[in-house]
Amino acid sequence: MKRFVLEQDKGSRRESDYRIAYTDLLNEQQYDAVMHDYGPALLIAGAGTGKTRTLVYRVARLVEDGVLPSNILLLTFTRRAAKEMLDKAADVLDERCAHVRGGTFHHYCNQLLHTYATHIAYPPSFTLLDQADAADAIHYVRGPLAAQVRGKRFPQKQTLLSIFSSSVNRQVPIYEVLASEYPQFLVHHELIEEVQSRYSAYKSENGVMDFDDLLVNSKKLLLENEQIRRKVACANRHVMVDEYQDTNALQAELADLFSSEHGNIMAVGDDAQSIYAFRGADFRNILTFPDRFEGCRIIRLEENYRSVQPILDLANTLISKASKKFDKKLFTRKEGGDLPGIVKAPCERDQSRFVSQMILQMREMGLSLGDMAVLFRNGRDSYDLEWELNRKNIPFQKFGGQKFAEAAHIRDILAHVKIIVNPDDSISWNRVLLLLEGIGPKTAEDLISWLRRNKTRDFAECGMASRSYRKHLEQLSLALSEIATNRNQPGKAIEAAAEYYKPICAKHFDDHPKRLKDLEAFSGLAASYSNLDQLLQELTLDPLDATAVDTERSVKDENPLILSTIHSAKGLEWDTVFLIQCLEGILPSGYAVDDPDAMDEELRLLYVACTRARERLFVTYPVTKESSYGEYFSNPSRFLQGIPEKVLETWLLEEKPAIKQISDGSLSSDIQQ
DNA sequence: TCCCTCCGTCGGGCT
DNA sequence: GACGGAGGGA
Repeated sequence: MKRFVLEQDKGSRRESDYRIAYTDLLNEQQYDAVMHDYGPALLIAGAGTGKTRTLVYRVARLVEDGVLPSNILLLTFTRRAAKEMLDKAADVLDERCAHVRGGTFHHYCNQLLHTYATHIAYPPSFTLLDQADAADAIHYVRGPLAAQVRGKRFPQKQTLLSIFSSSVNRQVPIYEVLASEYPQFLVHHELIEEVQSRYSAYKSENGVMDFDDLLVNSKKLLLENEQIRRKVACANRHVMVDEYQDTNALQAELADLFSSEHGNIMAVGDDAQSIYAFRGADFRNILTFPDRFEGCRIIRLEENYRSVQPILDLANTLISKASKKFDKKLFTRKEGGDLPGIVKAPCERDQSRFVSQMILQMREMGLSLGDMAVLFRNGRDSYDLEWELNRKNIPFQKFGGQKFAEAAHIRDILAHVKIIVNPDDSISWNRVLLLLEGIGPKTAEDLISWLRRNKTRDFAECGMASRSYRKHLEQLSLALSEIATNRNQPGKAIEAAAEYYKPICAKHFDDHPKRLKDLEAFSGLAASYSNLDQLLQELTLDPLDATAVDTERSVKDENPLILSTIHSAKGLEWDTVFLIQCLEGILPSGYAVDDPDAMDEELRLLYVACTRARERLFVTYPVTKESSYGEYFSNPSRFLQGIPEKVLETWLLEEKPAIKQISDGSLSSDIQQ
């Protein structure tokens, strides 16, 4: 075979030929990155240095230069991030940019595998397991093995999943994961490996994949099928990987494969903002990127355009405490700005009162709720505040924490849908059958193996005619066929499932009125998808945040306040940021204290949180905490100690007297929330 | 075999 | 607060 390499007709292009005036809009380094053409490049972009802007203009520039949008691949950390960037690119240039392919590694791999599923011995209709589904499947195969263990603890389903995931994403054997992260389970390493191989067997027998399989199988597909690799890689003339510091070894290999024909890969990220080690990411990946590619160009963005200097001073102070040093100092030409405040509240209630009252005050001053955010380490750290915001009628949307599809009633409905899309999915069958009165684990198992043997989803002839649950099975069959006939009208399908599920829901949950409302919202939402398969895939890869599906959104025309975990706030920014629950044991997490690397990551989390703020930053913590044992004293995060007052200003909360004595002796109460 | 209750243990961030 | 294992009655 002969190959002819086509030259690019660039070079002759002059600045004035472009529709966009890149030189006026970008600083020197940003411009360099935007104009970078061929070969590998690494863009190190500190917090707020215009990384998104650079990517947006690079997409526009490539399109202006005649690269087909479908030949550009933009891998980002969330689907939302990709969509925002491509929309902006469409704004600055034209609609063509909206056709650039963008999404997460998992999305792209999912599409790839659905196209080429048969090459890895999967049906093209394979379904995805989200974290909870995967845990359920592990639970199922774990049972008989865990029973062999007497006395000593055997890891639980969720822990097993983390162990497997860690092994896959870091590309190290189970034994090593156990030795470094779960030494207490080292004694069981053979059994644990056995669980893993049974779990893998379960997945291929049932035609399902978990998140990690999407990556693993894509790698396998591309490595074992040279023709497919070439076809895929040829289509990726330019690959850009955002948040590269949070990719793991497997994702890095995939990125290399995706760009393996043209070799035009641009990695973008910031080692100081790496916060996904728990998912196998290693910030050293980004630092060694140039070593993997000869002639790699390195471009650094250092000037911050986001935050006022006092906020950057705090961020710089914090990151300098890391045990592994980052050669990084953020600076800005933005003038002025208030000192970030540290607010010590007597208890969590008072912390919530402070945050909500401050928010109301700022709203009265004309600031928009949508320009403020409250950040926290764990999804549950905002419960108390959410309660207070509801009480004060402050609309908010929460990112992170419980997802819509994780709620038990939604998972029940989804299980019915899953067995329509993939009749081999035993876990979903199990879930569906256990809902029926009179059916327990044993009966469900018998029924499922009967279904498998007879390759059907109809129970009419299963020989249960005399059993008490016969009636229930008949109703289930009816409901399933109703869902199946509406496979291409997900709205109707979900409605049918919900209709069938209503009495079950009422029996299982005390709070069924609220849950029934969720089901209504769900069918409305499902109507926007073209079929059930698509609905399931999108819902798994892009889980909806629980508050996004709130049926009773009160104020329509006002952007809500944002509550978010720090992890979910990655890449976003607001005028005002509150960072709550900055407590020892929470940030840093109690699990991290014995591990210097993990502690550094906690510190980077704090760094990420602080650098989200443009104008105002409040760090708050309560001095007492409630738990099941009662009230106890809590300590502020060790990261906040010893920071000079000129960098982080202390705020004191004072109670306004609730009742004032008026001269005539009558009482007037000053309403305090 | 199902289903309820009790009790000890563990607990997180995301696709 | 949720899960998993154990024990009891139906």
